[in-house]
Amino acid sequence: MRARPPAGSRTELMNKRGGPHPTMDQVAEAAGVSRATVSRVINGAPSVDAKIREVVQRAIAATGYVPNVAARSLVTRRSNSVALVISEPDRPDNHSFLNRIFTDPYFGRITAGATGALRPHDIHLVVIPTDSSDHHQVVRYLRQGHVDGVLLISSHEQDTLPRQVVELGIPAVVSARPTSPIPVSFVDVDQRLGARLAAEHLLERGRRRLATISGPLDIPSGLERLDGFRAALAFADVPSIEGDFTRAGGEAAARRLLAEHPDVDGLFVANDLMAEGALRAMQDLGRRIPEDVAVVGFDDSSAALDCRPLLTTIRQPVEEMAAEMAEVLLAHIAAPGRLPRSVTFQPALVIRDST
Amino acid sequence: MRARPPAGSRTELMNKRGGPHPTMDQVAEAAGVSRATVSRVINGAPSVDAKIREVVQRAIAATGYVPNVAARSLVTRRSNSVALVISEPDRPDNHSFLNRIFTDPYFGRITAGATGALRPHDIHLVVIPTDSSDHHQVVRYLRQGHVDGVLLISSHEQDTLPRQVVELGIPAVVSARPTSPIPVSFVDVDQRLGARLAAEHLLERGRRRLATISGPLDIPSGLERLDGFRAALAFADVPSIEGDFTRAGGEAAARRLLAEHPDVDGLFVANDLMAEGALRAMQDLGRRIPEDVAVVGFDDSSAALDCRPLLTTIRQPVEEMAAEMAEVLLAHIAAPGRLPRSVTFQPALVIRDST
DNA sequence: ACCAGGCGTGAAAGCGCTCTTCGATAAGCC
DNA sequence: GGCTTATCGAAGAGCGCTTTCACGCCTGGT
Repeated sequence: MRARPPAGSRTELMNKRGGPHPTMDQVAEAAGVSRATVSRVINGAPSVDAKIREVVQRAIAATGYVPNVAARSLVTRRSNSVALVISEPDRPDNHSFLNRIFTDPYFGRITAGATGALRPHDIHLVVIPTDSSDHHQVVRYLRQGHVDGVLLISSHEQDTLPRQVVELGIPAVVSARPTSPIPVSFVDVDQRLGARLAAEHLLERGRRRLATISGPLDIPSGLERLDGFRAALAFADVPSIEGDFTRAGGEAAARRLLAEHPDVDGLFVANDLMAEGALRAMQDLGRRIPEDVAVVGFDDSSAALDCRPLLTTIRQPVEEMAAEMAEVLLAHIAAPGRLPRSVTFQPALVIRDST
Repeated sequence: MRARPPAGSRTELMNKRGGPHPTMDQVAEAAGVSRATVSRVINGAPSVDAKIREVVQRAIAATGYVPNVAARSLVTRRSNSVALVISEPDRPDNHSFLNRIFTDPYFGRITAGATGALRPHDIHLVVIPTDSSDHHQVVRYLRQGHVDGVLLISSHEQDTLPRQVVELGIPAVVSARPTSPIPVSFVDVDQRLGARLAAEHLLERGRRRLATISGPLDIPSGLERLDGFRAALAFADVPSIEGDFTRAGGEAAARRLLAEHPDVDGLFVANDLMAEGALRAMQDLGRRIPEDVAVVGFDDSSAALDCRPLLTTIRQPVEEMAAEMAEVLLAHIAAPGRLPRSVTFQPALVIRDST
């Protein structure tokens, strides 16, 4: 940008023929064909003579040619990468939301699932964490054409990002049903069903004094799990405490809960991480799990296996869901006109030792 | 690629003036200046008259112009993104190395640290997990000019990727001292010192029958921590078991260790995740921590706080290290000629309840 | 008043690629 | 055998941007 070296310096030397960045012209020359023919070979056009193709491929190997993606993108309008935008709500303690995001196994599973699905298509993931303070940066990034599409994760209720992204007209898939109806594809798990499975399981275990530690109620999944749990209990008066989906939050919530309702014998915790904390708190307070209190989590993340006793939980196939998001996104990219679709996964009860 | 729509179709319509993707020419026209001037305003060239600058900025806002990155990259040879390549060794159970990578808090911390450091520079991260089976894909990706530089993480001992990347001539920073001397910058923590701190602390606590669960010995950090621990004990005959840096691995290793050496009273575990598993196994086997066995971990990751008792550990400032890697990388990108440098961080003992 | 020297601006040349168009050559038909 | 009809390669026009180069204008010294 600044202080450009005079002509004849490094850059120019390197880029002349024979340098480390041969161009298509040089390949064409080496092969004795035109640039267009080289392009056709590279892009697998069927109408190239087999012998010529062979010659060109040899020339590519000999020169060590690699296409320049910027030049290609300029004309194809494709970047072969997609953004994974992780939109977190602002929290008072938000000084390190980066840390929170990247430390939560949920996001890890999302990343793994998406990467796995995209990899065979040779499409790469640009990870973009954001809170509402820099939505405009994200939007600018997307508008610049860096990516062909967007996987948008974890919007809290008032998150304006999904709408903004949709309005950009860039292909996008959201990780949950948007709270207000916007025309966008999404992949979700049936949160209410999951909560109901938890409730029914606890009842089946003979528990009658149920309670729940919910997720943040400004996050749809938090709200829906709570709502589903209550609905399954016919909206009986179930004690509930709002948590924040973190381990420490679950621990604190459990302490409060037991202080207010010491006789609880069945607990549904809206994610595994909080359940792990809750388990710990309850054990510290002398409760035996599951004898005194039966506990059901949600996610079936690795955290469920880190608990003692092993955590009964509601399985959510996060990796698969992320992979599905990626597939749907690819479909949208391939056929820009297509209407939004939604895919809903069914959760399943996984019984372990905490109930 | 195939079945191109006839001229006059969507794409053409959208790209004509007034469409959602105004070009610099349209801004120039709207502002009544030349394209060059618009470019200068956008890139903050100092030599533009204040009034003109103002007019241009208004025109940019009015048209909703956003530069096309592909076009810009084509001429600047800059992409404003860097790759975070996570190179994992092949393991027999490697069917889901993606999962392993993205579930390990270590990688999360790396990502958080790097993202945080890059963000103010408006540089984005492309996350590329790889095992040795697709090194060539990674190399191809890098050669295509997608990124300006590479952050390379977690190479096992025989990993050829660092050398390959260096030979590409693309700016790179590696996460640990390369096992064979190659001219590349790296950021590391003083592993041996960390292990020594652990050893000394255990001795100070009066423990004399020490043992260790090491990391994989084909990973430098695994080897160095073991070596440092032994060195601190003057190479006395310390029982050691090789682990795999996972929670389950730590658990298994601890069981074996106690079976062979039931009288161990001080244990150094080469990372927190394994320590968490080991703690659990030992407690299952009736050992009280720290009364019967004192345990020291390594990393000071979130796992250390998930243990009961809270884990004494060796703090490694992973986020800071990743941020430093990013900074060094940026320096290399800004000044391609500069010689490699290395930065070594000092670990610190964090005393909690397990010793 | 005249010219040298700057400074600010515009014109234009590419960056490396894709893809259409067009021409050449080979093959098929009456 | 002369014509039309496929087939395939070459030429060239951009994609949207940055940057050089040159020019016009204003200022100031003589």
